[in-house]
Amino acid sequence: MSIDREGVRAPYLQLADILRTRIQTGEIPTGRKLPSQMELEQEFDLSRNTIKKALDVLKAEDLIETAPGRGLFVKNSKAE
Amino acid sequence: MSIDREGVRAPYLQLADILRTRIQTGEIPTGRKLPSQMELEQEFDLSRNTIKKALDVLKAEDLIETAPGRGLFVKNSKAE
DNA sequence: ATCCATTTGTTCGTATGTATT
DNA sequence: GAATACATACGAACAAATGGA
Repeated sequence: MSIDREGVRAPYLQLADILRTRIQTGEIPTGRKLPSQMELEQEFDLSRNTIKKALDVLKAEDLIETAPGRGLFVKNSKAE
Repeated sequence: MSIDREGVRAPYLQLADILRTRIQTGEIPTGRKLPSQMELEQEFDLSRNTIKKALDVLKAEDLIETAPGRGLFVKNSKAE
């Protein structure tokens, strides 16, 4: 899965979609760590700001939480 | 019991939790010595700085006291 | 008293990772 | 993208207290 820079949907929303899918399908289970922001930068070739914007979306959806100095963690892999 | 390095909770807090439980359950009674910092390093595979940080937490909770050159001691095994 | 081993206390440097501006 | 701040962890070094031989 990659980002379509020419698409209508903003890249940060595309990234949020991709990560949301990984979480909701259980590909990354609750409590597990997500790739670091730097790894996401490389994987999707997006700037840090864009990564952060996507993560903010997932945080607002209560799907992930961030732990300063530790990483990104899946909060709810399924709706409950 | 061991430390989950991938967990959301920082290792030093996990260690504090583990030791707090051992104390509060009476597994290590009041006045008894805890394993030395070096032994804790080996048991949990953490650096001494991290061990120390966990001990600082328990000291702040008045659960243990440290004696330079002697070791770590349980102050209150139960709430009183 | 001297020496040595053990243990805690403290500090510095380095690395990683997130948050903020 | 860049710079700065903060949180966490590791490693290393040295000091100081203690206790045994």
